[in-house]
Amino acid sequence: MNAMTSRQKKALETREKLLKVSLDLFNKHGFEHVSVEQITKACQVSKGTFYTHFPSKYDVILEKFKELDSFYGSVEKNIDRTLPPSEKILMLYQEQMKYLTHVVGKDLLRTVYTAAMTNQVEQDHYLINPQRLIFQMINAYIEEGIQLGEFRQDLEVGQIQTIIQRCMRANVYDWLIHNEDFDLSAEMAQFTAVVLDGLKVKK
Amino acid sequence: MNAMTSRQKKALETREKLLKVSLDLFNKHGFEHVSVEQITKACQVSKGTFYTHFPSKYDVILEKFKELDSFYGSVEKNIDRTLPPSEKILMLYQEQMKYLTHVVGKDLLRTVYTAAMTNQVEQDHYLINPQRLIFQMINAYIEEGIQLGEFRQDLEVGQIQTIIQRCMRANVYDWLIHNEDFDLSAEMAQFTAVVLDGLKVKK
DNA sequence: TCTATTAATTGACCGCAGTCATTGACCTTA
DNA sequence: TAAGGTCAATGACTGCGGTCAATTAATAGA
Repeated sequence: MNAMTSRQKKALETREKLLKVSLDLFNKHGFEHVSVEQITKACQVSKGTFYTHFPSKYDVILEKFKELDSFYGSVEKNIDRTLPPSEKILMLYQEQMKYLTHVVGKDLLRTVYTAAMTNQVEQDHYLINPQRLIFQMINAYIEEGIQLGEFRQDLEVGQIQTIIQRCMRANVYDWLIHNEDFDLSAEMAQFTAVVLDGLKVKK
Repeated sequence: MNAMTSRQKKALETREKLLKVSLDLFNKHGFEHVSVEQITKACQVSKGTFYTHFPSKYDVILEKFKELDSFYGSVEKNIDRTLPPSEKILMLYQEQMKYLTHVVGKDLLRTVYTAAMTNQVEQDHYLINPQRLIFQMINAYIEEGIQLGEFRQDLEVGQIQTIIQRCMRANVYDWLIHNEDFDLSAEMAQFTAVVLDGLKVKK
């Protein structure tokens, strides 16, 4: 079943070493300033080996970025169930922005946002893959919001979700193109508050 | 005054030829599939010459993109002055999106949005340069909207402007990362309507 | 145990963006 | 008009991401 031949074990070790060393070097010197040869030299393997384990230099990043989704699960538990859905969404984004700022970092996120535009072969990018946990969570909050009469009923759940997620990306993108003085969490809070306001039922 | 030595004239001719041929080739084969050597061969100059006239392959695109600003001026004249400011903003964006979709195109715009993230040397990217005409225009509409009591007064003009422009970029970015079935004008209209709603005074 | 198959690994190689020391035509000025 | 300076133009060169035919070693089957 889970039996692994020694060959597979070796291969997995190589892969994991490449992954770890890559991310370390990216963190230390920045994605653009680390070459694949540097990585493979540090791992004492050949350049070609890197490409048997990863389709491209960028895909190493994506692996890290995908961890974000397991992070969402842990956030959800800490959100007070009695809050109005719009507040829950705000809180979820607050945590996400902290994670992006402090764990993922501008440099790596930039490569993800760049690749989303560039690597358009066949399918859409992971960034907008509806399978992602974050999409399910936001969806649930929106449905709750509609049922409780907090959100407008003239828009589909899917439409509202698209708007909210697009706002999130908007703030991240603007964070990435501004050089300094841009507090992602703060900007996100203000921005999202306004948009959620536009989505709420008029009092 | 405007006198040009024959040398300068020659240089300008070279530059203009490079510009035109570049854009033609980009249009025909896509930015990524055109090499600088192809361009310079078609112009019968050396590779180095390209780089005396443009800092990078990408900067050719930026030149084209900047024409967008002169386009705004012509749009403004066609907007009914008696419309509420929020409608004016909507109309301005409608025209802009048409221009981006049909004149600039996805491929070239993608390079602009990519470069905005990558080429962060010294200063912020042209995309968010407050000198741009579009910023002045939006600002004027917002001020008008505040004075007429259409927009909230608890936010600064600058804050509102940031939000609105960020929404615009959000839609463009999402257009760029979606493969198909994305009508930029339509998406922008729906999205902006919701956000403007959040910016309006509660009735 | 010997052989055929499979799969990880290798590194020379390609194409391309961008660099830079050198050249020489043109321009200035004395 | 001759000397010195300027600057557009050149193309060989560098560095990097990515490819691929060949190599090597583990594994499955006889």
